[in-house]
Amino acid sequence: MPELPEVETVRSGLEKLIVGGEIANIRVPYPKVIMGDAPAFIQGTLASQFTAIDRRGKYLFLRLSNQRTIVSHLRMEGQYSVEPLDAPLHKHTEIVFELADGRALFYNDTRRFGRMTLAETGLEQIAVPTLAKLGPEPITTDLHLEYMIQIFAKSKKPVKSFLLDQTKIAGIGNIYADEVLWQSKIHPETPANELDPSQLAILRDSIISEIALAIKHHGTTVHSFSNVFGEVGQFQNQLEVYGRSGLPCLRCGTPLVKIRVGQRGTTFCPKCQVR
DNA sequence: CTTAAGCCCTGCGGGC
DNA sequence: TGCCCGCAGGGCTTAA
Repeated sequence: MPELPEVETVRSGLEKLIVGGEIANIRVPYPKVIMGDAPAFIQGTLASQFTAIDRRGKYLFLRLSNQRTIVSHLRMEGQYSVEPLDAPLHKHTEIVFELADGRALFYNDTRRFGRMTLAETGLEQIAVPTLAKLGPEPITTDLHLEYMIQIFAKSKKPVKSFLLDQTKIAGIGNIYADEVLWQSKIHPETPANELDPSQLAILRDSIISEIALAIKHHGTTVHSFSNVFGEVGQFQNQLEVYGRSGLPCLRCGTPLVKIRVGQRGTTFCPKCQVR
């Protein structure tokens, strides 16, 4: 499931492969992938070139030479692949951007949850209002401790759910939320406003370093995630709690426990992570 | 304003 | 072998 590190991995792959490519034709085997008017999307992208690929939180921005931007969210299992023009569609290929150089950019999505839409570059938040509400990126220069102290104090939500709220911090999903709470020795059901500044400092450091480390390892492959080159990530080998329910805690040996917090599967160590 | 629940989708694994 | 059911989950929508 693509979280920020996986989306960043896709971003850098697309940057290497398709920037400079010109969209000669578009096929849309699954029109629902396009939010809004599909014909307008096609008309607004045809004959333009990809000029850059950016990212904000879990959103991708495919910049076009006509001052428009394709805003793409992979949700659970969306992936891009670059194929020869005559390559057969995958079982779940939803849109094909045929390039003038004889290649094609496929967007494939097993669960069909992902969506894309066309926006005016610089005005993406009009097409996707959520973008205007996204919290800071989990990097040292954007995610300040003072900010965390301020926002955590205002919520009684379980800290696990709080971390998944993209309006508070952008880019964290279920896997990395469990990982950083384990690293910080914080129980996932602890109300956000019960964490003291020293705990928030530890949590902040953990979030920032974990996300950076996962990007360095090209993300986590749990189900189908792969980058544009069809390569899987490496970070799943370094996960310390996610998917390890029943296995011994890597710190204390206590079997890890899986519970549900805010409708989400949550794995933690009942001994290390105390409320 | 907040938080909670339902929904979208498909593949997979468990139970029988 | 095969069918059915429940689970997985990000974010949007609707409800409380």
